Amino acid sequence: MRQNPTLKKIAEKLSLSISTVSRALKDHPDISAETKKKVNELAELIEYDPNPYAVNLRTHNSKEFAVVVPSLSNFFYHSFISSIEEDARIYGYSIIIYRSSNDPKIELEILKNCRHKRVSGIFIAITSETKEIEPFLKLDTQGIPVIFFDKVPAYESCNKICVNDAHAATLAALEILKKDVKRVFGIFGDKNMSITQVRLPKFSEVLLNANPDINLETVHATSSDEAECMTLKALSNYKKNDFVVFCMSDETLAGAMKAIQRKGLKTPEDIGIIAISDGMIPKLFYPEITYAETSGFKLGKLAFSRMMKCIAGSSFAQTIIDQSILVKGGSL
Amino acid sequence: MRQNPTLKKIAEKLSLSISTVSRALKDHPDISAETKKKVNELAELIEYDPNPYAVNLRTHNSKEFAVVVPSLSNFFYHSFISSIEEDARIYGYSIIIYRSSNDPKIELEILKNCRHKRVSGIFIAITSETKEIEPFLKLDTQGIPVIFFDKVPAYESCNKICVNDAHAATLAALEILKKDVKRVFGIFGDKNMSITQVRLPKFSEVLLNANPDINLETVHATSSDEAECMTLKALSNYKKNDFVVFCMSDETLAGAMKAIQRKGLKTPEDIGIIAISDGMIPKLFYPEITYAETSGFKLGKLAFSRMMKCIAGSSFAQTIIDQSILVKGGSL
DNA sequence: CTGAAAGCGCTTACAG
DNA sequence: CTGAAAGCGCTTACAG
Repeated sequence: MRQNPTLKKIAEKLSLSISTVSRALKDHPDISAETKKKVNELAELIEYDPNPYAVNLRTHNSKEFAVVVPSLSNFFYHSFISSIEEDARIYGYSIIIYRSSNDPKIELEILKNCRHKRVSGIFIAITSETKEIEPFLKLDTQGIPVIFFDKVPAYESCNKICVNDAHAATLAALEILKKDVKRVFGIFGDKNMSITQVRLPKFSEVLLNANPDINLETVHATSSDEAECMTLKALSNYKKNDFVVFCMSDETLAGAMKAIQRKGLKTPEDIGIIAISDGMIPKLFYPEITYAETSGFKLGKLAFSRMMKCIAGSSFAQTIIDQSILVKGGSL
Repeated sequence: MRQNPTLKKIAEKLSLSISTVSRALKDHPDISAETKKKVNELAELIEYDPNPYAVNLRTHNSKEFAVVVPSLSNFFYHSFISSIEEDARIYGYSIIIYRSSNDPKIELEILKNCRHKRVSGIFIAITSETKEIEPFLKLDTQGIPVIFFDKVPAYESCNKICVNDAHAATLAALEILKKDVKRVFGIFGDKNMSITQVRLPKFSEVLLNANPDINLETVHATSSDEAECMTLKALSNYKKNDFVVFCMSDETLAGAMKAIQRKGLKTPEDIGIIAISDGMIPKLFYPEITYAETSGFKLGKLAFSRMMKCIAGSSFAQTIIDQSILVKGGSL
């Protein structure tokens, strides 16, 4: 393994001290223009780059951000990661990916790992089972900013970036109300998930307050397959054009669409459908599915910019809510 | 920022030397059982964990793998990353994600970054424009194993893990031949992509060798939207049940399905469709789309195990080909 | 069985 | 404007 160029090597070749070379490279005002030029030229030539481990040992700045998510097979998190990666490149940070598998024990281990690696900051969507948030707060006090996103804890005083679940649910409900609909079938995710706990009551509230006569049936599905089964069951007493399906997530949407296709129904003629989604799955169908957007990409941008402020020393905690927008397809 | 526990702290509390503590912690045979016990207990108590930067500075082992892909909005790469992440956890490695945006310049920069970070190894799917592979080989000689996957260079002597494109194309062609079909519309990706250059000729060869009377039309689409347009055009002189669409990728499949839905056609009654895919998109439709599987997950497992062998000292290069299997849906 | 010492490659107060 | 020196936290030959 060829040795990488070091400060020492440059210093020797130029008959300077290591300190001077180090300073020249960081454009320290003490160093003469001439020396700087010499040093930089040689550094360029031999492709010098500081050993990040040595730098970190001194400065405690790893230039690495961790992104922790419950699952990697999720379109929303992908856009988030993609978005963060984009910004990180620009600022010279790397992104380390961790998956908690929705297991608080693994999550805790990951946190420990992040601490030992002295990452510069953590972006995390917590598991639906996470109860204790002390470990997260502890990291914050140790100088590792923690930005919660999407799945965030209830605790007030921490940095949270979330989609406006209530707003998204409201947009979807209002869109449904524009149609003359008697029956709404709402498919929601796991009861334990914080997003379910916001989206379900808000959706019901908006819908039923505006029109108490609507026959609203809600179910909880923990997988696409389950959502498909439940939709099929609901469709057993189907009446043409009298029925709207609402899906609170891509996962439930995938299941519902499978059931609708299985029954040979067409949207929007035979049945209406609307979802809350990041947008990938809605665009696979024709007509495209109308959805209230929760954009992982936008959330990533917001989270990253909040992170940079924390790194720069902003100490107060802040909750940032990304408003949702309605993207019209032709499915309703 | 609270100070992390160090060897020094343990040594002081126990009135031992740092060397002894270090050895005790790694179960060195020289150290007495009694001392080991004392040290380990205290280490446990104060949650000692070695500073990875200090360790790396000495040992040059970062325990980090880099994964470099052209794009992060790609289901295949997600499964690959997910698969690698799973194994990495077990072995105590972290995964750093890089996206080249299919730009060889960015790719080169990433490579440089990996070298400076002294990552333990690199998994990379190169860009379709990558011409020079010397930089990759150089890393290998510097002791950083490089495992190419999916998009691999033509150069012989390097570690490559790929799906068997020829095999997948063959499986799809054979499946089409089972039906009595006159007309096949094949949608392929960018001409520059290595996978296109294998899948297209093989598919044509198998199909036409078996049945020269088949009217095979092939097109290249660089996006879903383009694939949709091209499919719509092909469908303009559509005759019921006389037509099979073959899509070489998820991207083209998404476009083709959009066109088929737009025309109000049903699979397989009105039109047959078959693809090469990782499996996510085919399963969104009913009937599910028949596809020759190229599994990012399986590829990840193979790549990781090859990586561990390289780390362990295996120096010869090896090309591993993952065979494809046909997953039957009902779309053909 | 244990310890003193050198060194990994850098940064930065201190001195001149 | 430049340099000698200490130190970040660890590992490991060397000595006893």
